[in-house]
Amino acid sequence: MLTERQLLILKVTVDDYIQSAQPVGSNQLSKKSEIPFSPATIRNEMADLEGLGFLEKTHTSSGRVPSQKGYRYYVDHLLTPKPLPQQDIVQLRSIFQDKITETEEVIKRSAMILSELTNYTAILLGPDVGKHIVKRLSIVPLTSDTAVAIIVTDNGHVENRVFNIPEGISPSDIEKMINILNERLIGVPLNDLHHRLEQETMTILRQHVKRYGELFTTLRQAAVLPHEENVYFGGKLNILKQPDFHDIQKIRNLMDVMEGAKHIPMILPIGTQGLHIRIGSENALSAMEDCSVITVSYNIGEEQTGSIAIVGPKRMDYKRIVSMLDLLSGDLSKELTRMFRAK
Amino acid sequence: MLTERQLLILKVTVDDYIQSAQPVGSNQLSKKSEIPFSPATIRNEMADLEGLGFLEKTHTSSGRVPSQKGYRYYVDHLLTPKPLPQQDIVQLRSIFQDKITETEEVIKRSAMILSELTNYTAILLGPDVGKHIVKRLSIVPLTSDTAVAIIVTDNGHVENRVFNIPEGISPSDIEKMINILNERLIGVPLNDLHHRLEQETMTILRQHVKRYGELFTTLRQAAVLPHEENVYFGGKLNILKQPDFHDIQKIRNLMDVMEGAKHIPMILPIGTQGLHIRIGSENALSAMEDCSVITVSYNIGEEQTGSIAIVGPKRMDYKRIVSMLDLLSGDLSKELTRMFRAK
DNA sequence: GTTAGCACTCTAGTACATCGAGTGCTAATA
DNA sequence: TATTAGCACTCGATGTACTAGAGTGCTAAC
Repeated sequence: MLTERQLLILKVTVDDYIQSAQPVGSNQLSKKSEIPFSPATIRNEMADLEGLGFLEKTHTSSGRVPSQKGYRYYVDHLLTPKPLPQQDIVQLRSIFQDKITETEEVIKRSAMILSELTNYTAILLGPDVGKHIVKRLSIVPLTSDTAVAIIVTDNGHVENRVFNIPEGISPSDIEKMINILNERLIGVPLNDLHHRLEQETMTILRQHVKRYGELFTTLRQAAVLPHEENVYFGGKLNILKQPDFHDIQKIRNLMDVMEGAKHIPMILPIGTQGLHIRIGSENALSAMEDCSVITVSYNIGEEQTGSIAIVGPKRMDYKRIVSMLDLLSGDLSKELTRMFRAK
Repeated sequence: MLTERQLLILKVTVDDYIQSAQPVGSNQLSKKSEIPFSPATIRNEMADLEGLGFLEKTHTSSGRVPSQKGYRYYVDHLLTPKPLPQQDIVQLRSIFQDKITETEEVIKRSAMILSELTNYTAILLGPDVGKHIVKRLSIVPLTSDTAVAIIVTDNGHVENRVFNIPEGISPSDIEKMINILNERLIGVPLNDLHHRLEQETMTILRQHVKRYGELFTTLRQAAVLPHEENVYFGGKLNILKQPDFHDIQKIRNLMDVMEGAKHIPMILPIGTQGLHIRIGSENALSAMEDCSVITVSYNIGEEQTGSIAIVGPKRMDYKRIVSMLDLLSGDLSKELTRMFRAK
């Protein structure tokens, strides 16, 4: 078990390193007002902390740097969330200042402002599109053989897809079909759309529409929604601002990960509640072993949830980010639920 | 005027430097089969070329590197477009392999494949959205006081905006309004929409719809289209792959430029026809002084035009890129015109 | 238990020698 | 006269040596 003094020294060391990005030496520490001990004492304690795996040296005679375990301990036991400066609160609240009416807009904006405020990268995951329910289906013919299918959902999101009209289908067939679909499918969540489309409308369509088969197939394709669409980034380039990343190769790996949508689920696990911090190699992706990721979830109404993630160097300002995410996730939940309730 | 031999040496020097990214020396050149002269002769010629401003040295006893003027001359007079390898052609044509029905999809895909093929950054500017004509307007109520306005255009593009319904407007008012708008505004290009909205529908609306004023204002706001939306990037991160960019600060400036939509018009001047190459400081933006940009326009039908740009280091493989852009702009024009004609 | 003192270690910076690729110039050659 | 071989020279890159400084571990004194 660590002594009080060791805790103090660990905390101050991590704080200092987070702030300066330089290895922390005993002399330096002894100058701080919180630390009333002599450099020698500090050296002894630091040596112990190193032995226990909380600190490391970059070379034999250098100052100390927190190890992954050190950060972990700091985050778990030493993090005293400090109140955000008024300035930050104002900025964060400015996300909601204009009356924005679209969920998507609010989320985009959050990503932007969060990244500007933190100088790290913000990733926001919108609520599961599949839970939104259909408000209206329509098909607008464009040419003799193409049309665009449009699905409007309850949150104002509009999905659209152009498709080819199979030969021999008349405009009146399409008319009939869209009427039937609207009758049957309004109120259905997007997730169930596919299923319900087959179950409920197939037989009815067969009775009313000639050559329903082909038309149905095309439409079914159009109804397959892209499921990655609700990821929003802010400050992808902020990594370049961090002095911790000087190696172009590492930057490239990291950027590759962020660029490729397929990695998102590994950065930002879906469905976890509350605030989580993953440090260095605790992250699933090896490209992120020099990063820390703080995630927090937010809610819309009672069911739908989204997540916010901040990606920065391990030497991240945990205190500040945690406070910010706490505030924002609360605000976001409140605001979006309000927008959602109105329906 | 340059002698034949000087032309040859300039060309081979630029070619070699483009390929190797290393300053080119006289010995190295003399080993090439195209160059039957001794190193000493080459040195003399290179000294002349340097005097004329086509080549430069990085330091007194280094090999030579093309100057901006050198690249310019090379591009203007020495560029022998070599036929693309079959491989590249196949890849480029694969853009059109699946029957894609949306202009936007094709353009996005072009950006992606072009960047993969070149290892540079591709920027594609879609045809002016303003020229598309309205196919259908609709308003879908979401809640008691919000609705989403939808505009479908002839190319299958769907614009949508959520707006607040002013108090005291009844659903039947909206119904009436949307009918009037559809009657009057179908076939109008988006560019004229704003204008026509005021000119033609205002008086009629006034007669039929109570409190048309507020509703009209809201709708007008919704009809203002975002005009930057049709810029697509491919391979933004490819800059990181170029050995020419080792300075993180420069990379940051460059990325900032690309991130900020406001700079796009300066990278990619709208409305110019044909192929253009801008080298180094010929670019408008100082962040791009180490880059070359090759742009080419393409057409849809007779009027609408878009542009393609490739951004790479000055030491760009001009030959190859020019051939690729030539091919692609042709294909894109043909294919999109075909899609457009069908209407 | 704490700390002053000291020998020790390692990095970063500077100075200096060496190597090699490249140059410019001159004189010899075709 | 145009070309080229030869040579002295330049300069970056590399490697070695030395120094200053910040930091450490350990011991002995407080």
